[in-house]
Amino acid sequence: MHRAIVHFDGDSFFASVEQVLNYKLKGKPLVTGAERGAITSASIEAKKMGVGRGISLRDARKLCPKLLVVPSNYLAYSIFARRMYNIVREFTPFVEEYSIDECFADITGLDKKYKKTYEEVVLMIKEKLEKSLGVTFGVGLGPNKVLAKAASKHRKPAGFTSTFKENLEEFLKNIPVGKLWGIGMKTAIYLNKRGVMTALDFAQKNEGWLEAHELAKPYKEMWMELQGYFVKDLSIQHQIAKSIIQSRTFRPASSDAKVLMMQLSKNIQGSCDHARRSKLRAGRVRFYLKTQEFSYKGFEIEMSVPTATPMEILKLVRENFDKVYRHGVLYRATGVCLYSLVPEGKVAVDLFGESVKAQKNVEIFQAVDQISKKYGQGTIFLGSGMKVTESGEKVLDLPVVK
DNA sequence: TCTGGGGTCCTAGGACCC
DNA sequence: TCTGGGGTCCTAGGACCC
Repeated sequence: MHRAIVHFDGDSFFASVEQVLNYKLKGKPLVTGAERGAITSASIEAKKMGVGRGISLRDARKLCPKLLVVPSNYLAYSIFARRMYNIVREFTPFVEEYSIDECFADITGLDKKYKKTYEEVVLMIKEKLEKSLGVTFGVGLGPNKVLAKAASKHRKPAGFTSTFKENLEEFLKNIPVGKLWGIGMKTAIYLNKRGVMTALDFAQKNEGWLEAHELAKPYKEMWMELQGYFVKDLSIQHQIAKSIIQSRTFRPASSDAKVLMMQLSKNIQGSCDHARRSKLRAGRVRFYLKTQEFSYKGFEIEMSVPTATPMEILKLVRENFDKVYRHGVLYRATGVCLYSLVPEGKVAVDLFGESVKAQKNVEIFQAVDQISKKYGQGTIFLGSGMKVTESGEKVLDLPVVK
């Protein structure tokens, strides 16, 4: 028996949530992203006028002089996302929280339970979502995630496509291979060069062709699913984060080791803040520099005891900085990634007192977190987060508040 | 597209071992 | 040691996603 997998995709999700929360925005061309000066989401009305992600705010205003621009409110969007997952979970426990505006659900067997067709079941869930949230959804139904996801894009906004009912060849023929979930620009170019232009072209290749072209596992899985097999499982259990990253681009680009260390120090603080808020400790830390040419060079450090305290990490990053830094190379960004994350209660005690030392630092940073809570984040900085002026004086490098 | 930020997954190839 | 072959483990980085 085949499976029935659904993909729900909120239409213009961020902008739609803004319109639900503020009736004055309803029906108007609107974009979010004011805080960074770029569009993160455009309302359906704005999209109709050609405004969307990837165009500048200036061009957007030219296209649409009445455009409203609001800052992003991720807390609100994540609350709506949670409501979305929970509504779908009223119908099935098998829900994958794929992203802030999307989820997959396995509804296999619900046709019998409700004595309806799968299409009717999906429309019932869709209606409940739209009524409860005030946001419309593009919805796709199919035998697996790849086809369900392709289907949800098919009739946006507010549309529903069931690949069980479509002429599959016709459906796949109209999807450029690069638009498939999991095929990015590199692979699209690679495939196009070999005459594979559409999803159908790809689906119709045989296994020998895939092997001859050394396509890796994810592409093979996608190829299987285009033919209707169920390969990619839903990940339904709410898993803890595998990594916490903080990276920041700075202008102008710099090759000054001091500037880079200062940026890394901020990345360390930010990622550690995040980890402590999530009650996680990192067993490994990687730091990296990103060059002007968009290549990365990083170094990984294993912690003797999992930690989320910036001082320990900063020390290790400093010690290993020269392993990645090349004199005279221009860098545009730095980043720090914490992984091998473990819940804070589960940090093993070692024999040499490292845990005891680490615990002291934890206490210090708990105090810091308290102060941050009370007086706002960034009240306390590590000394290395300060800027060294030309005269050698240390000053706080505060974020610019507009 | 002159390119932000936070994530996941996969794999080539080096390190290490017998 | 100048010299095989094979297996496993791991990490740095690539590709992709929203």
